Amino acid sequence: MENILNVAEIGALVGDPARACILSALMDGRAHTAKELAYRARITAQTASSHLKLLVNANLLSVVSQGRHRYFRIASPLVVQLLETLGAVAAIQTPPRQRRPSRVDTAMRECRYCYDHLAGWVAVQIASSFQQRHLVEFNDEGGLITGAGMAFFADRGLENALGKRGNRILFRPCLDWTERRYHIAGQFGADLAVDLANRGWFERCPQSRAVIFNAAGRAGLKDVFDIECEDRPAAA
Amino acid sequence: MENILNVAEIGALVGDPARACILSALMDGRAHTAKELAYRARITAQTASSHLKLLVNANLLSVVSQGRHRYFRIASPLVVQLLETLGAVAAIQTPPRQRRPSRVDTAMRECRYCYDHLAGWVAVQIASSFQQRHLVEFNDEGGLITGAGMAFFADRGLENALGKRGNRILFRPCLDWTERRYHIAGQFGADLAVDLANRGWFERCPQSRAVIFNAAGRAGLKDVFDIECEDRPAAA
DNA sequence: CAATCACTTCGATGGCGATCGAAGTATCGG
DNA sequence: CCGATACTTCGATCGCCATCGAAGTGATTG
Repeated sequence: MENILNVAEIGALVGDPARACILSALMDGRAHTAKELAYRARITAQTASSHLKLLVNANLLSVVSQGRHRYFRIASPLVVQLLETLGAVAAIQTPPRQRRPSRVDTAMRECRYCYDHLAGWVAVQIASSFQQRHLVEFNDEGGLITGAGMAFFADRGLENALGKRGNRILFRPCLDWTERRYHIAGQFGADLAVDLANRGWFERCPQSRAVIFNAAGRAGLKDVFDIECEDRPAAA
Repeated sequence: MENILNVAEIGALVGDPARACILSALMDGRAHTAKELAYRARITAQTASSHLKLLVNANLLSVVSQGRHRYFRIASPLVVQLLETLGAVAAIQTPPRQRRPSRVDTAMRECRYCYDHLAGWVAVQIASSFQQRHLVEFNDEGGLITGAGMAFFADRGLENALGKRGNRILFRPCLDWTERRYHIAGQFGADLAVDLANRGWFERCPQSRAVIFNAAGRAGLKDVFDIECEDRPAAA
């Protein structure tokens, strides 16, 4: 049972707070420099360098050198899935928090990038709206786009996302650790996020995974996708 | 960003070799006593006790006391998914092994329990056979049973597994770390394993997750499900 | 070429946690 | 009751690793 040791090794890698912080920062889907990641994890550049070396050696991160910068990014979708699952387990394990959320926390809960797709309250609203209208079906095991959904999304300029696959379009539901409900992940989730971004409906916070929908975005969700999400309940 | 620390905590818990060994042993889906888990992890009862305390406190394991025994089991399907994903990441990260597999390794690769469903070569054969015959569809994002599959499985006494759900039957594909291909996990995978077990088609190894299909099982896979898996290629 | 910047390597330190022996607490069998 | 068993708690030890200062490499700028 050689494999157990490898499992433990991966666990230990994500088990250090500094490394977890680095990985979390990279979950915004962008590539970051070593210095920036050191700042995010509140450690010195030397320490970050050793951590990043370990993560790259374990194939959790990939790196490209550009001049005197080295840009790190998450190496594979499997790593994204691992971090998502870890977050879900950690959220379940944590008793519901009574702490007053900070401003950035509030934005993060509202909407954020989860590597390549959107997460947070808005993403959950989108998913449940699609589900209620039988455009998609999903439970905690998987999800797919229905026939009605295919027509609906094709009408709205997403035929590229739909057409480039041979089989039925399945997607992965991702348990949101802030909402404890599912949103749409996987390839379709990524395509959807790209589409909404191309429409200019939201802005990304520069140093954060948080995303802020602007007025056009709010209106667009209503007009194009018939999703109403103005009545955000106050954070508990 | 409180959540990062919780993620790191979970990672650190599965990051210790002894604890990873305990969790792996519990992935057979059964409940085990503290002493047995200590033996599996090659540590003393005292050390195991402290590890188990941590795992229970973190809600990764649940425990029931029965007389002077305490039976531990995995607390939630989310933990199963976490360990599966960790195994997949660890398998990708590991270069293909040239090590000669031991006897128990060979049995494990052939077929084993992955908590509540079957994994290993046989499980991959079953899944790909179903997929080829368009009884199920799946990719790395999700899976579902087709209309033809519904009829097929209902004909073979699996209507209980099929009937008890309202919506379409989606299942979770699980990347097999020995075969690096997908097999059927989730609720349907569990139902399928129960069905094959009830038919008496395989025996479970007493101290292992390994499963050995007997002659009736081999024949049954052929006769009932039209799955041919005699020609197991020699292990590399 | 000199200065600066991004990053790495080296070396030393310090702390945390995994481990086990010994002792303590429950439970079962007779 | 007594001994045996399953398990826990306590305490001490020991090794590993995260951290950072200092120094080194390589790239960019002026």
